[in-house]
Amino acid sequence: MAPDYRAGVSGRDRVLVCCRAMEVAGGPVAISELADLADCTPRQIQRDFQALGISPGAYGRAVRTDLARVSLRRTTTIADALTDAGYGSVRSFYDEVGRRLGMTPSEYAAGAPGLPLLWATTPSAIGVIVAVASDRGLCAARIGVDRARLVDEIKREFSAADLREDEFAMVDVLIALRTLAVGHQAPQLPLDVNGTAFQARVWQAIRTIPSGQTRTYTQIADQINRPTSIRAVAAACAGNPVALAVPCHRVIRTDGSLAGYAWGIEVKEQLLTAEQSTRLQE
DNA sequence: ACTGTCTGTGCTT
DNA sequence: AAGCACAGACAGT
Repeated sequence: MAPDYRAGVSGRDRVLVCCRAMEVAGGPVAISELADLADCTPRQIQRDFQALGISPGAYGRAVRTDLARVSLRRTTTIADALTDAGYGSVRSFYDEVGRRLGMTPSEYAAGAPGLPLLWATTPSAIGVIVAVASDRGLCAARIGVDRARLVDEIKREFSAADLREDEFAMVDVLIALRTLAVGHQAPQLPLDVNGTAFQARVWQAIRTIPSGQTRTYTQIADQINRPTSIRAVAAACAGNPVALAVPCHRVIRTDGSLAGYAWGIEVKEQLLTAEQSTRLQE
């Protein structure tokens, strides 16, 4: 079933309007103002948020505390874990994880025994997004239609981990993902992903594709000095655990067709269209 | 099912 | 006391 993001003004749209307003304002915005912005009654705003398990005020406070935290320490422990270092860092992190845990990345990914992980969901322009993060960075980001189903998925995938829902701690991640979902640029999220060394190289190469641009599978293969591994590049895209954060939707076929997307070809198309129109407006 | 109105509670000033 | 956020109940479409 395709997401019905075009079917009139939904609660999801209103929530997005309100979230953006509070992100711009840097804190809570009066419900009456939010109601004006979303063109509905204050009670409706409250109900839309209620459906997500957070109140408008609580979201606004989360935005504010997060901004305060970011400004207090320019680089967070998560942020300097991987972001500023680029590919070498991703690879060395992958190597380090492999040594420290003494298990293969796939085993590590299949259950993440005992690892404390936070998760949260958010509505977005392309559907519900679920995000999972360790203290090092984003472990998973999935796009779907049914929130409960996404939550079940990540609970199965990280079955042995110590999972805890915490939208407050995740608010900066959620903001970044929602921003990416509407085709705008967002700060690079620190990642805590596990894959083979080859996958790590592909994912890092993909992260360098600017918003509003695309690359072909062949170009990515060339970029990582594996010009014949085009199919393996495509497979690595398909295995991308962190939608949007690793923008594999920007990788297409040489003939310009979109090929596939793990979370739906329509989502891929919508993302590329949104990013290109954002690009043109600048 | 979704929405608006009314209403009560609790918190802050 | 007054204003606000929040949410339950009820009715209209």
